[in-house]
Amino acid sequence: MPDDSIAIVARPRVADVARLAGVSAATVSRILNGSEMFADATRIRVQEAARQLGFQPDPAARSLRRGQGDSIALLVGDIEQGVYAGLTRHMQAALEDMGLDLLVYDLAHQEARLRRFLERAPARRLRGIVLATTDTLPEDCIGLLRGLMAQQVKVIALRQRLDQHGIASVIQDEHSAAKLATAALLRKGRMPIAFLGRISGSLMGAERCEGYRDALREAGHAVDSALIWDASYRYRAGFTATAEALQRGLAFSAILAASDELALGAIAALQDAGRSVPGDVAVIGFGDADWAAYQRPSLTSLSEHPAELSGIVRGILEGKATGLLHEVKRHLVERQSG
Amino acid sequence: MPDDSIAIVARPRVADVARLAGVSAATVSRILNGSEMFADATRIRVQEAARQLGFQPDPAARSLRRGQGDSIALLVGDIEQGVYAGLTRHMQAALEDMGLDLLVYDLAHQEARLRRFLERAPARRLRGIVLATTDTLPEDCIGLLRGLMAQQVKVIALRQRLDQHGIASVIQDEHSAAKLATAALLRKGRMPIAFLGRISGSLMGAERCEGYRDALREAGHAVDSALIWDASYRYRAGFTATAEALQRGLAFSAILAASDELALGAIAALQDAGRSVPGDVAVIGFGDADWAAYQRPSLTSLSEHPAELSGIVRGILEGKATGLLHEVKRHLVERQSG
DNA sequence: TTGTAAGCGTTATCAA
DNA sequence: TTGATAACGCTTACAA
Repeated sequence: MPDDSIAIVARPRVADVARLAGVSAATVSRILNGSEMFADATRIRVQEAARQLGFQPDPAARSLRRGQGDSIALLVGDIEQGVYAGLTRHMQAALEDMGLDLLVYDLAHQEARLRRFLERAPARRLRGIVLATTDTLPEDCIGLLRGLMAQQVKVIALRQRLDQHGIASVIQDEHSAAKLATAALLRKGRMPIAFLGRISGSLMGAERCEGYRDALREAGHAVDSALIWDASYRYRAGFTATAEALQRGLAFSAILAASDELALGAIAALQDAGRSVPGDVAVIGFGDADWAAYQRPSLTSLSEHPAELSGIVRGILEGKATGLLHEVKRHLVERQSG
Repeated sequence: MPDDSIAIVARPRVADVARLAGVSAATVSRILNGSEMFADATRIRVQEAARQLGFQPDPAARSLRRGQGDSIALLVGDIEQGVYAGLTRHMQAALEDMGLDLLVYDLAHQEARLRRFLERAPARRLRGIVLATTDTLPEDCIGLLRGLMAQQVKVIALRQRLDQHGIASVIQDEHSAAKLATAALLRKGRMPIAFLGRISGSLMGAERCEGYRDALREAGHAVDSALIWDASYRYRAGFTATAEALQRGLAFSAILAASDELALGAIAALQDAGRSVPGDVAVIGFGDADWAAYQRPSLTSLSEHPAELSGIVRGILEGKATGLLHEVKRHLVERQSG
């Protein structure tokens, strides 16, 4: 029979370690924080005592005294979108390496949630804030971010350019990626090509749309505004926009969708209407979701680089990466759909 | 030209509020923490002063003094699985209502990551830990969890039964859900039916498999172990297991998959082999992923209840829900695939 | 190279 | 009903 009683064991403090090692608390603190100027004998005695007691410094006490904590807040546009979930995973791994905690905050694409977070943020002694959303920010939120920077909080924008506001930004090259995909479709003789994605309310979306337009123009084609469908992120939006276009009798032989979710919705609408993919209509998405390869037809998509983005964020937090703007290149992952 | 200078404004402390209201710091603290026994005039003066200064208590100082913080850690099996992302979103909403912070920790299905977290957890002054994974836990981790409970940390298991260890558990009825789905397939004349899912290493998987077996037995069918495919969670596993089964020439007219991801992989393998879904083979998944309705064929799946689960967790944290085991019912969401 | 003591901001105890 | 004071655990000036 297992022993079900649990002793409440008081956690060791610096004082306990100090007593065991026969030194003062100050010495323990200094040695455990990596101070070099100590006799080897002392250092070893302290480290051994800490190990033996299983001492772990109390983060609350430490951050109260130091005036700064050990956590980074990651604000994501929508944790249920694969892109943000992947980013969360990679950011967590990168920060863990640095000994930092990750506080994930799901914005659910709501301005009110961002504002709420930013209002409560100053009290939290955050080391940094990584804002990962493509939604355009209201002025007051940018002001709050700058206010936090003034309190020594490192602010980094991910997937959105805020460098014009003095905020370090890490982005992927949406414009050239969209151009790349559009050109690939044109090379395969696809025309007309529709653009499906969020344009208003997302700087990134607008950039993608611009890449699409530029590719068409450079190939000598006119841009037909009836083939530019402004839709939000999720499956339903892709489905609805495509279904409506079909109902209106619009002609197109390819769709460039601004996310894999939108692309999936679009493909469903096409198939429901009896159009084959990629036979009648080719479809390309953005984000290279992990399910893209297991769709039938499998989904051609523009690559996403969460590991690289996280690495750059890490560099900025460590003070190694300089400069306000960092860009990662996307490439085309070709599969069946386009 | 906008003013780019940022003033470093010191955040107000209780002392500042006290000075402005003409009372002591202790009074401010008590009133702001909801103490009733004060003259209305004082209360109003203090609240007004706090509002005016935009006072927000420092969580580090507070948790140092109180011995307990305001955050809950949510440990998820894999943040990139839709089920856990959805759970994260709902948990965050529920905890926010309670004024608690959410610390998300992605286990990536690795025991080492869980152990690492649990070892560092005691120092963090967590209010609670919600462990959301179906992976079976090693003994030492359960010991660590019980040790945390002894330190007044509320521990709640989600999607896994740990009530036999005295840990409050919130689960969905996997056994009857699997039985329900299997019975539905049988009613439609589907036989033989294969089971695809993680069995070893997941108590939940084993329960689902048992539900499948029971449904077959109750209908008077023998259980063919060659049709039980032990595979992990992701798309690839579903694809591979199904492709191998087809290659071996196994006969089956339906697959009950333990997750929507596995189901998608299975459908891809079936279609690649020229089998139609649901014509030749019906497929049912678990989790009712948001993309399930936008697949073609759209995916029949067993419902998932993140909002209800989060609500129960909230109840437990608030001390309203009693009992060690809480169960939410799943139902069958019927679509094209099965 | 090491120790003493002060202080981070809050809340709880005790006294009035 | 309110105030003074100590204490939470740690780090860092200042002293030695």
